[in-house]
Amino acid sequence: MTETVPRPTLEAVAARAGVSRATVSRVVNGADGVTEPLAERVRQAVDELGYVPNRAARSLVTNRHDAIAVIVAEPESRVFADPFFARQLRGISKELTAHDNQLVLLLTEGRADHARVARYLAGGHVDGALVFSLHLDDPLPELIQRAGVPTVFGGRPGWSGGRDGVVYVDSDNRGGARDAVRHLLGLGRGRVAHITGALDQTSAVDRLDGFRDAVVDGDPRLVAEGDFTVAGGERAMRELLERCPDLDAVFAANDLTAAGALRVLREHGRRVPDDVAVVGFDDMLPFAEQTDPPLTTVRQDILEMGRLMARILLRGLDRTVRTHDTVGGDPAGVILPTTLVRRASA
Amino acid sequence: MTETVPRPTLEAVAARAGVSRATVSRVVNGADGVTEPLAERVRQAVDELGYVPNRAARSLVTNRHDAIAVIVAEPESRVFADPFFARQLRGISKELTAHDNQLVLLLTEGRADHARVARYLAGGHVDGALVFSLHLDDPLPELIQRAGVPTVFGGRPGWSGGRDGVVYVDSDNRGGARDAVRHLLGLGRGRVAHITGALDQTSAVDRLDGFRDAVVDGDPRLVAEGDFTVAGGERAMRELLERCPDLDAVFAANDLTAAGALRVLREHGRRVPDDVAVVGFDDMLPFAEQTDPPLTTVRQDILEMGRLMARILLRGLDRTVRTHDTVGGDPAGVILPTTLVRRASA
DNA sequence: CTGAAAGCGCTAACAG
DNA sequence: CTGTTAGCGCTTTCAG
Repeated sequence: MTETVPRPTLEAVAARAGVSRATVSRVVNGADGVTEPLAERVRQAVDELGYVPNRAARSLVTNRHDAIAVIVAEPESRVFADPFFARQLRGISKELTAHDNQLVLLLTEGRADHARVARYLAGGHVDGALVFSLHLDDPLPELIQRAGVPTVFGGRPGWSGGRDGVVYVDSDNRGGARDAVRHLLGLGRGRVAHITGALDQTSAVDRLDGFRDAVVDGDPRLVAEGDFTVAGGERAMRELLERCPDLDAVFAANDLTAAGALRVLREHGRRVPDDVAVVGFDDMLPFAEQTDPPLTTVRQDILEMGRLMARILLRGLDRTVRTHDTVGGDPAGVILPTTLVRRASA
Repeated sequence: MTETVPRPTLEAVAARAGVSRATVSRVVNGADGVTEPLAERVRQAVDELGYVPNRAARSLVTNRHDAIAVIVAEPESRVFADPFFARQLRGISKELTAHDNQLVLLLTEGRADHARVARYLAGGHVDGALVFSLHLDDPLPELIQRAGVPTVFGGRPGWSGGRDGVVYVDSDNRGGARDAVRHLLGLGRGRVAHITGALDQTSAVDRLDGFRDAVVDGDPRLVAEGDFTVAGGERAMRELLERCPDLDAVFAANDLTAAGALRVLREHGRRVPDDVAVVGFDDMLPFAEQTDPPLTTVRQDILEMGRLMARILLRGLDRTVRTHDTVGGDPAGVILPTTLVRRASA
């Protein structure tokens, strides 16, 4: 393999079709103003030669790259233990592919990489960026924002209280949490506890807020801090049981946490949902269906989140080109609805 | 943000440094043959202007893109439930970054995407490809191979019995399995069972082979088929216990499977390792440390695998440029060693 | 509606 | 050792 056969150029196609390069270019780019018979001849030549436009040459003149950077700023641990990120990525990939954009993946591990990313972005190698910033104190998002590249964030960035021009897509964590707790309340539960997620992430904070929306003036002892893991859920559940043996429901910040809670409840001989009702968050499949009992939980559409991030960014780019407006002019946050999925645990 | 300030060109740097474009180009590309004082002046100009080379322009003339495609052909399920892939990606990313190459991620979901990937590759937008083909019958690898793009595979591809020019990096699954089982044998266990992984993946097949290397002429009833999941491990363990109540050791195809086995053994009142010794595979952390008891397992260096894949590819590309040789000329498979990590379960 | 020509920013001979 | 020059393949005015 590989003696790298030189690929056909516009020139070649033009020659074959008996037209000029300009005409071929027009046809290839779907510009109108070419008579059908000619266009057809060109298309045929393209097919016969297997012509594929040279992106570099095109970029050079258009100053667009049709490439989007996806930046993941995580010390590995969470992002990847986490099937969510994968789904989101898939959603992003789908959308970018549909619009013929490349997905350039940038993984960072710490401050050392920040400079590199900033440089890369400033280098103008991509048309825009999609950024996952899971932690409240992550400095990267600010840097990126300053690099002047159109950007959409995944999840509400913690560092900007809705600052100008910060565009993000997120699930309705607060609303979902509220619904979950109200569901518990509607079941007649009067002592609803909450195990939080890692509170350095906005999603955890928002879910806690949602919990508080639903149980105003709740007993503060009914809230225990978790960290989105099974182990964290177990720990918190033990705490809660000790502090408030009379609790009759638990809203866990995610399904893993709920699974931990479930296990501890069983250990303590509490029956779910009879004695204690449990609701999770995420609807992480197949996991959520396989707990014992199957988990009632709040579903978020992760794939769609990714897709939407990409779509919003791409749309913003088009606008930029046409009107010299920026993505910043868009509505800041897009919040996707969640739905409560009832199973056996509550 | 964004009124897109035109970025400085070589020309600009040249003007500022009072030299020609060629000289700047030389300095920027680290070519030698520029006197130090001049070079220094150029570097300074570069800094002051914040010059970053325009990749498109460079590609156009060099016909290199400094971009590598990472192709993941998986229906999502496994790849991402799986922290491995993430680590490998990280390893790849590190290596590519170190050599200033872009990581272009291509996710595929089925036949529909194959054509797209093939077209993309044939389009010559990347210099090489890194491919994860986990299933024996995946047609994608062949397609890719045919696209004529230098490629390195992650994991032994099932479809090619060491066919010419197929370069891959893999862990020593067979050797690791053999070591694990020998360890069990060395502990004096005489009835060693094996729970396989999903046998449509070469890693599972290789581990099974390793098992058989160690226990020649073993009782076939001591092998049960799993699927790399906890649930699969539970199921298989139950089967084994029923078929061979006298077993005194289990080698599980991975840590998740081992965890499932552990749980079932406990259910059945078998003590680990006293009654039954258990060894896993992967050393998936922190998981493997947190089972009860902590798992003795075979460690593979996943990050290094990724890194090596990238390194081999990149090295091959250099060679291609210099000698018109291809990656295909390399030794076909690179196998990374595994190490047995002793914990409490065996 | 189509073609000719200029030029995007860079590298790589080739001269000097 | 440094500068001059000629494109790489494409889009895009501008004429015709």
